[in-house]
Amino acid sequence: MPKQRTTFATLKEDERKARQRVIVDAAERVFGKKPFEQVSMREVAREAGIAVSSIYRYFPDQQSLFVEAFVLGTREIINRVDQRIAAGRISNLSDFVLIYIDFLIEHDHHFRMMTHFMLDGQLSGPLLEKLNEAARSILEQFDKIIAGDSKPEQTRLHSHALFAALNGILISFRNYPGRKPEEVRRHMEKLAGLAAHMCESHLRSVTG
Amino acid sequence: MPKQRTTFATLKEDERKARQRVIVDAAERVFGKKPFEQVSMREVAREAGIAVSSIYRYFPDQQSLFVEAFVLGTREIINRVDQRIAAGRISNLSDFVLIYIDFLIEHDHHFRMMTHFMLDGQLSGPLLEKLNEAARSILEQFDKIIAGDSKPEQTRLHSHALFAALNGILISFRNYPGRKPEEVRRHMEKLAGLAAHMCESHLRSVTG
DNA sequence: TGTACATCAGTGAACGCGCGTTCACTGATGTAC
DNA sequence: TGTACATCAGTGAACGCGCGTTCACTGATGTAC
Repeated sequence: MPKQRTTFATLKEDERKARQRVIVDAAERVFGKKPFEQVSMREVAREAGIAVSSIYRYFPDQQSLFVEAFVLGTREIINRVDQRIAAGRISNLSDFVLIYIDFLIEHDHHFRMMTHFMLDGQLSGPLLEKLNEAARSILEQFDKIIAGDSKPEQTRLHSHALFAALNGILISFRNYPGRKPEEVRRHMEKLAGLAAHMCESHLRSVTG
Repeated sequence: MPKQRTTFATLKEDERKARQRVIVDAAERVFGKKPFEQVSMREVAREAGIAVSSIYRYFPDQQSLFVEAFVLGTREIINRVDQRIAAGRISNLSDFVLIYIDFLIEHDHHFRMMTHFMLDGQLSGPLLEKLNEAARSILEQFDKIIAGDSKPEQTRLHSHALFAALNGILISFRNYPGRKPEEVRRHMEKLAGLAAHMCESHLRSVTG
């Protein structure tokens, strides 16, 4: 009965995926509590309610687990933003930029992971490929948003610039001395708004 | 002879400073070889030609040493840029921005330290104060450059935006997949130029 | 000038810790006949 | 239906390593009388 066998096999495979997912979710929860560079396999295991060695049944090493968490998180951001775009809640660059900033302030650990992987640069081939694909899909979303306002040959450059500017804002002012979190957020939003505005008006001057 | 005593004392103090400096310089040299987060006290000691325990005669702990290295490095950047400004080699925002980018590409370890300290945020009081002062002096240089073109109340916001944008460019594209270092540099310079241009034209439109 | 004492830079060896990862094993479930 | 075997998720304990930091000590130099 080859047919049943494959059904069984896929069921098993699904279970395996589900268990992987449990581990990744646990990791994500721990990331919420402390800087992710300080999160150990033991803590993830404790949070997931399993033994440390069990994690290694599902991930070859720590880096793979963390990259997987990052990739899933990225996918989720992109989906959420896409939903808002589809719902017509994002009509211009400023809206988009605010959502990007707010999301990454809210999911701070995700931003930390992003900058960490951007800085790192000593990842093995397959993991690097996964990360690059995640980066590509973020940039594509920027492209899509900007494409409306610009000539095609201007799109990419401007989306790169905006992407970089937003990341820079998030990193440069996150520990703005003597400011409360709410003030920091407002400052970041203001700077992001300025960046979006500059980008838009520059595109207009170039395109039209 | 209290006078001679103080001379002696200051001489001793100077020697102490000089020895501190030897250690910091050694650290800086090691930073050139590998990501600074991976640099250990043992390596710094080896590079300086002394015992590990000797370092602790001059710095209470690793963080203090690293912060000192960062602060000195920052001071050097600022001085160099100031010199170029004084020599009339920087006449507009685009010039300035290129120098900033190039310097930090060249001194990659310094940029890494900067982002690391920006992300970290769990430093003890006095160290934090040192870092904040360094950050402040960088931002003041941005202010000075921008102040020429803008109304005073616009200066700070724009220098923050530009500072953030440049940092973001440096972090977001440093590992641009499949590009050679020279191509990465050109891309960064292009983006930085775009940022400077946007900033200038926006200032002009606001200032009138 | 000589002697006893204080200071302090410098040191090698050790401490203690936490980490990522591996290993040998258990026990439950599924399979073959 | 019962029995022998294979598979594999899950585990606790251990391995090995590198790290920041401390400690007890040495030896050179300066100081007091």
